[in-house]
Amino acid sequence: MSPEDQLKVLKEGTVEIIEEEDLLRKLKKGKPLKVKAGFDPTAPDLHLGHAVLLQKMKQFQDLGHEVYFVIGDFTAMIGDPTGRSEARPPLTKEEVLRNAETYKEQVFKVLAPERTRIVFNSSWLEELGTEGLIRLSAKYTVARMLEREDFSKRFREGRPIHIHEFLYPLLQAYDSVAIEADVELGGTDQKFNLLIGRDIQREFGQEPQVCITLPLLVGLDGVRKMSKSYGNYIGITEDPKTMFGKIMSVSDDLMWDYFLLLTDYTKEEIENIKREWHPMEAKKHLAYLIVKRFHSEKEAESAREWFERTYSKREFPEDAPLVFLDREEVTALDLILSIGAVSSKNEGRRVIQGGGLRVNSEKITDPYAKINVEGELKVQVGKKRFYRVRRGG
RNA sequence: GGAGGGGUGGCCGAGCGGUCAAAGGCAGGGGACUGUAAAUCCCCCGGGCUUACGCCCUGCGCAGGUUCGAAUCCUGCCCCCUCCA
Repeated sequence: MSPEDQLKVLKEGTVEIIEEEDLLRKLKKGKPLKVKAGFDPTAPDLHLGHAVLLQKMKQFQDLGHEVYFVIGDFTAMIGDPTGRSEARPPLTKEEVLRNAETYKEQVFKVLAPERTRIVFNSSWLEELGTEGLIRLSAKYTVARMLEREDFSKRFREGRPIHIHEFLYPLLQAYDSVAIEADVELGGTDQKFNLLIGRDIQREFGQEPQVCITLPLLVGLDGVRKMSKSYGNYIGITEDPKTMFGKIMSVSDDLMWDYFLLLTDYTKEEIENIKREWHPMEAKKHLAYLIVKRFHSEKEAESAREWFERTYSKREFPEDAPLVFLDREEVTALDLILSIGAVSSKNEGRRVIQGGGLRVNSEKITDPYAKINVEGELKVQVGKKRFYRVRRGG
């Protein structure tokens, strides 16, 4: 593909490319570019927010470029202050390594293994040492650091900025030096860090990388960016049903962002769907596409069927967990307590009295109603929890 | 080194001697409605026990004290933050 065409493809879905001419020039060299993206192993799961980045990385790969998946095991001990008003507590080395390990398994759901390098930034940052760190720090100024919105804001407001927070962008920039990155990808919140990479590379006599920012995916709460630490995420290794269900809980307004960032549809196509489809059908389609991508077409189909059966038709799922009880008669309260649907009698009472219990599709609101354990009881607690209960040890 | 501000439930945040298990918001759970686990509305929401009335435990940084009674006052300690140097 011609450099111009490549650029066109790569530009799709980005927020900003700094500088576009640089990228074109690099592409014209005809050599595979080194494309870098950093990931903090602060929690063990990659999620759909990461997928936005991974997708773009995949695009580069498909065009013959080489992708560096940088696991920030060293920098994670600092914690990027981006978007947080407070400095994060540093992770221990063990935690970081454990989390990093699980990344490896997940990355290849999207990326092509033969064109992917998974690297740990500790491998060069540890060697840097105190002296190297000081030399690196000497290449940047406080004034320039304060250009960063988050820092300047805190500075203005007299809130603390820890010295090590300044180190984070520098070290991330040094990652680019270490791998001689041609391109670095990141969310829009990473723009500042990415740009420092350019400056530092120049300082080290390298050609500055091109910085490409991508939109941030808003999480399930509909407000904040999808993030492990906010707990508003959909993990890319979550099972098909959960994934499908979680996507269905994305609000109608927000789902269009998901379409744009996580499917191959163009803006125009999405506009059409918006106009012509029923929102629920559109959302099911979205869920289907995403599950298909991270699992398989088959699993996506069965997740969809499962969803329709249980939530649209309100059928009892045949594969609900089977629980055995060794009594022939129990109270409703004991029933849900002993199958582990609730963790205390108080909670059980609340659920039952609130109308959240159905046994063989019959609503039971009296916690002390007697229930015969005969045959297979279909027990539903709330909307999402299902159990099949039989007698036995 | 000096001066000041603060530590409250999963989170944010009010309360500043009793009516405080502690306003309000978020998150969470349940229900109704529906087009979905969207939106909207209603209920619950420290924990345990109680088929009800209700009871017990833990609790407002930690440890003591004053008081019939303390998240609220006093003392000491720990931690965090700001300003001046």
